[in-house]
Formats: sequence, C-alpha cells, structure tokens
Amino acid sequence: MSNDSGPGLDVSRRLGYLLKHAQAEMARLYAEALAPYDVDARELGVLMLLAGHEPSSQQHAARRIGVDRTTMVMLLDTLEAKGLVSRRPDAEDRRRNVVELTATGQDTLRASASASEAAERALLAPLDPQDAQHLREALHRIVTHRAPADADPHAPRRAAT
Amino acid sequence: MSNDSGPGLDVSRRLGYLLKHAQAEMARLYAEALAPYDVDARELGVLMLLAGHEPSSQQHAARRIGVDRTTMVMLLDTLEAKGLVSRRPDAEDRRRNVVELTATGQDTLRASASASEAAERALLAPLDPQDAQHLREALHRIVTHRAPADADPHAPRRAAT
DNA sequence: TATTGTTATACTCTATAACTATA
DNA sequence: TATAGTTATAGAGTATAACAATA
Repeated sequence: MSNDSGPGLDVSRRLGYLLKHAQAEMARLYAEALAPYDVDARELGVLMLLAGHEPSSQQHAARRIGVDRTTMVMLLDTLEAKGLVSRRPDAEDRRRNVVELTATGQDTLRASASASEAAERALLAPLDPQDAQHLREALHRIVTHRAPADADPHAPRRAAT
Repeated sequence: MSNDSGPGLDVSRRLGYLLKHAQAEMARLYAEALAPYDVDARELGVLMLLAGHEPSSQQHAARRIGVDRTTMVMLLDTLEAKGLVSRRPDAEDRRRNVVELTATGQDTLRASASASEAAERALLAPLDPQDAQHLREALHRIVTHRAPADADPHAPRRAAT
C-alpha cells in the first residue's frame, strides 16, 4: 500500500486546485465584507466600472467584466431596483442605454469598495506585503497575457467576474 | 465626465477578478490538454488522489478534494464507466467502498498528469521560473492558511476542486 | 441586414433531502 | 442511533435563442 508516485501527484499542489480554492476563499471573504452594503462582489464590479471613464454601452461593460449581455441586463436590473444606477436611452444612438451611478450608488460604491479592499487584505494576510504585491502582479501578468484588455467583440466569452 | 476615482477602482486589478480569470484560463488550458485522454481536470484530481496513500473511503476522498459525497459518487460512476477505477465493498466495514485505480486508470493517470503539468506551464509562461515558483508558494500559503489540510468532517464545505 | 437591449427557455452544476444497508 | 453510499429533487447560475426597436 501507500503507492505514492512522487510529489508531482499531490492534488493540493496543482495550480488549478490552488487557484480554485484561493478564489473560493476570496469569494467567501467578499461576501462577508459586502453583506452590510447589500451588494455582491460582481455588482460592486459593475459599480466600479461605471465610476470609471468607460461606461459607453451595456455591451461594452459586459465584455469588460467578462459576462454576456443578458447577464449584464439582469445585473443592471438588480442595481437599478436598489436605486444604485440609472438607465436612459442614448440620444445619439437610441438602441443603446447610458448607464450611470446615482448619488446613493456613488455612496455605496465608496463604502463597499473600501470593505472589499479589506477583504482582499484579509486573504493576503498570510503573506508579507512584498509577496502580496508580487502575487497581484504575477496574476495580472497571467491574466493580461492572452486577454489583451478589451478584446475582440466577437470572441466567445467564458464566465467570470 | 471621466470621473475616475483613483487606481483603487480599476476592476481588472481587483484580486477577485484576477483570481477568477486566472482560474478560468487554467480551466481552459486543462480542458484543452486533457481532451485527448477523455478525462477532465476534476476527474484527474480523483485519479491522483487514489494513486496517493490516502484512498480509504469515498467520503474521505470527497472531503480531500472539496466536493460533497454525492458529487463524489457521480465522479466515481463516470470513472468506473470509463474503466479507470474499480469499487468493491470494504471487508472490514461493508458500508464503505474501497476504490482503486485499474491498470488503464494508472496509464491514463500518468499520461494525463503529464499533459496537465504542461497546461500549468502554459499558464505560467508569461512569468520567469522564479516568479512562477513564488506564485505557487504564495497561493499554497493562502489556501492552507485557513483550511488546514484535511479539516473537520462536520464543517460545511464550499464548492471547489 | 446588423446591432442593442430585452425576455424566455434550457442546460449545467451542485447542494439538500430522503432511502438502504450496514454498524 | 449513526454512518457510507446511493438516488431523486430542487436550486442557483449561466448560456442560447427568439423578439422588438433602432440603425
């Protein structure tokens, strides 16, 4: 018995395992930190996106976050119902919606973004500050490597936030 | 317009965003690499686990990988149908199953584990070897920090692989 | 004819609860 | 009574397809 075939077969060292569990833990911490503000991590992502300089259209926002447009509709429905964003038809192209943060949306954004950062610090707690920064940079390099910023609109997209 | 509120609000720098997208890319690479062997990444995880020194029971295996026992049943059903594992009742406690790799299971494990490692190298390609190693270690420290190895059997479990 | 937002539907994944057989 | 494995059901999350308005 005990036929271990070398350290290469340790499941809990696989990169996929590590990423999945790290992400799951991050999700848990986000949920905990954001609960008081009645937004979830993905909704906060949308708020952050709208606060930036690239609101343009719903579809653009959807691609930017990596969800399809029907999911974005649902996300914005929720946020609009909570009074955090407003939608109105674009004057220049009336097929499009201009989506903007409301005043409460901006307040919620500020408060929940801060809580979200605390959650990230909590995940990184076991690392010293330098390693934490390295981790962020390494992940950023990996993610931007194949998916250059705001890629091809026609490219098939996989789920994410 | 263009009311950007500082770099702290860049969605694509959020840790959750980075982890989710890195994991999604890893999943894509695994799927691509493992397709020829007719196993997916999670099934390979089970094969690796069984090859190790801790097969004991299905429930033990399930906890180890972070899925619940009903999902493990389904996973093993699939693997058994493919002829990669065998199940037989444990002589000492006939409620339990002893799960073992078949000969083909071992062959498939070797080949697909190797392909899986290539997929991981592909994800890490944009990093130099040292940074890649740092990334693995940092993630491992984060993941093992709150979830010490083979935790409490009664603890509620969240999805993962 | 193509595109945006929307709605409705179907599908995948996973957890929950209920059943059996053993202990 | 409690536990391992199994089965059936239900729920969340997401993608696919179809539709209306506009370009």
